Amino acid sequence: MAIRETGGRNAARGTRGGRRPTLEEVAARAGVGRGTVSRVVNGSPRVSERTRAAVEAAVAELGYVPNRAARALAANRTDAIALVVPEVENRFFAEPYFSDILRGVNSALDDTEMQLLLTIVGNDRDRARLAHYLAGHRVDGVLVVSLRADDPLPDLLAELGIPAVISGRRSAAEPLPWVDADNVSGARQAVAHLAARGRRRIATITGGLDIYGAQCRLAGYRDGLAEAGLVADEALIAPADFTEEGGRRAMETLLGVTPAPDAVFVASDVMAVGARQVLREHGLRVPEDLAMVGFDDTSIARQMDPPLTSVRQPIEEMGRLMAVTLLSELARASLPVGVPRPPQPQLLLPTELVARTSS
Amino acid sequence: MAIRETGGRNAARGTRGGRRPTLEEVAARAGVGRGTVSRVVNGSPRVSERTRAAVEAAVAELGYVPNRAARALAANRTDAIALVVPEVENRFFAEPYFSDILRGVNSALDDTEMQLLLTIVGNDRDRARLAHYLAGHRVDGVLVVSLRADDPLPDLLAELGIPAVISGRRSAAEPLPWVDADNVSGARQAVAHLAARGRRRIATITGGLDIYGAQCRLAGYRDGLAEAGLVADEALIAPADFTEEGGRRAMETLLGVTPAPDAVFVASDVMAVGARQVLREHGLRVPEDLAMVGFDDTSIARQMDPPLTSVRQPIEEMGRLMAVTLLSELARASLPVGVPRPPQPQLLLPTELVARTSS
DNA sequence: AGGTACGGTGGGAGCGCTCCCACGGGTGAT
DNA sequence: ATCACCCGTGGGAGCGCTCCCACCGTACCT
Repeated sequence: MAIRETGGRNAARGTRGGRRPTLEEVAARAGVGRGTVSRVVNGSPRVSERTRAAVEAAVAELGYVPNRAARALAANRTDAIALVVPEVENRFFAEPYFSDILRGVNSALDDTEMQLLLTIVGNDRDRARLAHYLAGHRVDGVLVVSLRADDPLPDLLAELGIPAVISGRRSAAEPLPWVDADNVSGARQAVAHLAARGRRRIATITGGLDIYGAQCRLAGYRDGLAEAGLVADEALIAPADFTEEGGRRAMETLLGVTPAPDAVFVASDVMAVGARQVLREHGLRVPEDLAMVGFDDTSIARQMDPPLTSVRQPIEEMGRLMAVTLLSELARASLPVGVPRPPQPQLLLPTELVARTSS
Repeated sequence: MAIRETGGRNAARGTRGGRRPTLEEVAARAGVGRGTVSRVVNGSPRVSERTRAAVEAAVAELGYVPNRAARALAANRTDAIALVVPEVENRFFAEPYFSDILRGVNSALDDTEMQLLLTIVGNDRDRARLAHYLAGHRVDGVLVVSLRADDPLPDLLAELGIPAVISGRRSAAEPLPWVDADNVSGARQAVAHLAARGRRRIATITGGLDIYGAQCRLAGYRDGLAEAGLVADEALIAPADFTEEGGRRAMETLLGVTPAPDAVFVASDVMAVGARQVLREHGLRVPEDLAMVGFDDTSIARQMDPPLTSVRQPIEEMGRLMAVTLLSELARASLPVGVPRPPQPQLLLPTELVARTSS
């Protein structure tokens, strides 16, 4: 009686498109051991030049691509990082913000085997899923975009020992590694620009002051006034909340102040849209009656009538640097213990005023 | 002589945050075998209610989360899909398009263990990386956003046996499973709307006619004219290329036509921006002198002055359906051979006119 | 009573890799 | 010449899971 031909598991699994070569097969082809192939593939220096060449040839001939799952299982790492994006009310912050960050992160990851996972956190259910996700150690590290000051995420990450880098500080004493735009300088530039054009009653519409970035922009506004030798009038500071509607209300308030402002520095383009509408409703011309400068330099700024002068942040660069920073944190984490740790990487990036016709 | 205590590999690897429980440990805790725990975790029906409860209790007590890498290795699947986004010149198409698709895809994946991988393909280098990526079978399936007709990607996918779903057809006879907006109907609605407002000389600015969606919008324009009982004047059809600059040039052309058009259906909001600028330069009022309708209903439409009437596509829903379709394709692919295959899922989604003051 | 069927279960084998130990041969010091 | 050392290398063990086969008991047939 013949032994039944089972075909093995691979045949049963119906692997379409042909079987992929394994390390072992590459090793056989190159006439070396598994360990050696592994060393070559992972760029270890402990391989002779001759052997390396032979292995590389075999890899190329066979079209070998390492099996990520096997590697992850054996090495106890995932080669993946997560980008956590809070989905605030009005979609992602200013819309291009998100895609710019993404482009930056991707460009930094391009030369890596590192895989990016996108996690959009809208509601509590999403948060729970994220926690579960992290608990499963499905990523080696985390990038967090615009973290709220009261967010419990950092505690969770610390507990799980997962390295993280955030964009934007939560306070002046941010303990996590961060990358941030120089909001103070940006606001200062905006005010300096307005003052240089002869404006003397420069108002501001602020973002939600529970957000550190908004505080910085306000601080920069004050600095700018001081540097221009202008007196600060607290009545010219209208607090809002980064929304278009908030911008509307704040502008209405400012129009009631006497003497009237002749310029306004709005802490975000979105709020500037609301403010602009109010001015139009009141028959006020921009920039003749009131000069305007926004912040963020979103595509909205270019679309406005007149096009809005705005402070540009290097968002793509921020994304890139976040990723680079996380990568080096990860490399550090796998270093032997006892190696002296450098201080937390904290990067403050320059902002730039983009002058248009609104000022 | 005492045997040296090595501490094992785990200790050496410095697993921060404590070790995670394995299937085996859950099995021991629940007093069952490994196989049974696996069945419970994977929702197999072949488990008694009593046993299931016991296992679930053990899972909860231990906080067990399956190791994704181990699962992927053993089961020869990744539980991941890729979203391939071509990065066309002007960032991502219309910017919100991308994030809306993403939201939709994510919402469909929320109830799944499926992981989303983002692949932005800009240059040839990115393409090569994507090919290498797919060759490594690092995803179970692929979602492709706005595929060009001459893209070699589908061939590669077919060769590798990787299921795919695309957004937008490449031609009337798209062989791949697709999800698309009803461009014909949208354009027809736009024209009907203009006709209903008394416009009689309705022009159109088309997108690049090598793109099937642009062809559909033009076809819908013709249908709309016919249905309104208007004669089609070929001079009123100005071909462009979905860019702002193209919109400008096309509008210039149309302004030279006699008798002059009294309305224009622009096949994208981006082109409408260009067209609008030309009208302003010529001192023409919208909608008094010329009514305008755009397509895509991007945020640009709302920002325009006057706000642009535009045809909305259910982009988020398209993303959701793409993901759902791919998921069911994947489920089908793992079915035993010989099961009759239903026809390719092809979903045409309704479009909707959003009336604003430009028409 | 004996047989058959089947739902439920346990556990061996194996997925493809990394890690590490052991080993061989060359080199330089003694 | 002898020894110690180190570089380069091979291959065993094991990562945590899925798949499958064998097995057990119970229920239902004849």
